[in-house]
Formats: sequence, structure tokens, C-alpha cells
Amino acid sequence: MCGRYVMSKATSDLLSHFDAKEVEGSPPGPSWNVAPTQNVAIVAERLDDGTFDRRLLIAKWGLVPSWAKDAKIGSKLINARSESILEKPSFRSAAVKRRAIVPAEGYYEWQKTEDGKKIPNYLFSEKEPLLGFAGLYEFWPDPELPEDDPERWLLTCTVLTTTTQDALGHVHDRSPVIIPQDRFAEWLDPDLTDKADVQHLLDSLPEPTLTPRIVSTRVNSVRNNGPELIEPAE
DNA sequence: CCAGACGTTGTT
DNA sequence: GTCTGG
DNA sequence: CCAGACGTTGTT
DNA sequence: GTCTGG
Repeated sequence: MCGRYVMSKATSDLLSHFDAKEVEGSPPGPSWNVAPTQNVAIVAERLDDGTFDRRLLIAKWGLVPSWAKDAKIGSKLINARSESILEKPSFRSAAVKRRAIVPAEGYYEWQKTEDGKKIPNYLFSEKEPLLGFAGLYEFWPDPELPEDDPERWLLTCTVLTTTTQDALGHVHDRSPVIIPQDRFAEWLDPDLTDKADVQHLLDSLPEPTLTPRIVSTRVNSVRNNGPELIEPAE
């Protein structure tokens, strides 16, 4: 799955790599330990003056459906199964109207051993310095706040998952969906609103080639951060 | 009709 | 055991 | 995802 | 919001 990742690049690097025009909001600082409920940068096509602009948005990780009574549900919706997003009430509207790319350099996965221990692995691409996770985003109106309060709308997001390819199956059986750079436009295309087309696009994505590296258990605590977290364990 | 759910992961 | 916080 | 809390009353 | 269960 994907419950912790690395995103240490500068905003300018993200803008150029994802071909985005502008930033909306305040990007979080560099982190080698991005955790659910934190603010993260995402890339999406947003309507502005009748035309679409590709922008960097800042969203809280953990999707809150627009109809939710309580934002707490977001902490359970940090991932969405790509096989079923077109059917699930929590994700289907975002799946056809609010797809996004979540920039990441790599992610962590905890491998369970026979004796019940959890070994953190860092998974990354040796060829690509930046990955794009397939994501969805949603706006939630906080009913506690007045209609004209600019704080009223909470922007949240989730990362799609799929079955893991055999080569990495020993680490974990689910992993994030990764969009290759040459298919960013297709995934973000606002005109792609047909359920079947979205599902077919997901089904057509290639398996990424990632390298697993066992790292220190320091990554377990979200209070720890820094480039040392992705170094090979002793 | 209204009430209640709406999710993923891993583990049992 | 289960929920919340990060 | 993992870590850490998990409670009330009254007083400072 | 929208679907399922009763």
C-alpha cells in the first residue's frame, strides 16, 4: 500500500517536472517522512477563466467525501483501491472529475516477517528522480464554518493502490499506482469523464520498476525526519 | 418510504 | 482492542 | 503507515 | 450525494 513517503524536492522542481503553471496555497517543506493527515503537494488541472491550468495544490492526505458529516473519516481514506474507485460512493465522483498526481521520490512499506516483526523498506526508482502517484482529491465544506469563510473548504486527497508486481510481492501485496511521465496529461485530462475510460486507463498502466532498500526503524515515528531515513540500514 | 452506510489494510 | 494524531 | 493514548473532577 | 437494506 502506501502510508508513508518521501517528498524533499523544491516547489520549482515539481513545477517543471509536472509541467504545472502555478502554485495554489503554501507548499509543505521538504520531508523524508510524509504521513497521513499532513499537507502534501498534488498536481491537477483546475478551471480558471474558462480554461484549464495545470497547478500545484496543497491538500491534506486522507480524502473526505463532500457529503461526509465529519472530517475524521479522512484518516481511513488515505488509499483507494484502483480496482473499485468507479463504484465506491466515497471515490467515484472524484475518480471521474478530480484526478490528481501526487509527487513523490519514493515510499515506505513495512514488510512483515514470520516472527511478526516489521521491517521498513524504502522503494524508489533508480531511473526516475520523481514519481507520480495516481491520486484523487475532494473538497469538503465544514458545516461548522459560515458559507463565506475562506477556511470553510477543506481540500483532501488519497493515493490509489493496486496489486504489487511479483518482483516486489515479498515486501507487500499492494502498492501505489504510478503514472509514467508520458501519461500525466492523459490521467489529468478533465475531459476524461467516462467511467469505463478511466478504468481502462488504469488497467493499461505499465508496472513500475522499483528497488526496495531496507532502512532503519527510525522512520516508524513521524517525529523523525531527514535524508538519513532513506539510507540503507546498518 | 426512511435509515444508515459510504474505506483500506492486515489479521483472524 | 480500537481510535486518534502525525 | 506507526505511535501513543485510552478519564474525570476540581483546583492551580 | 447516492445506494442498499428493511
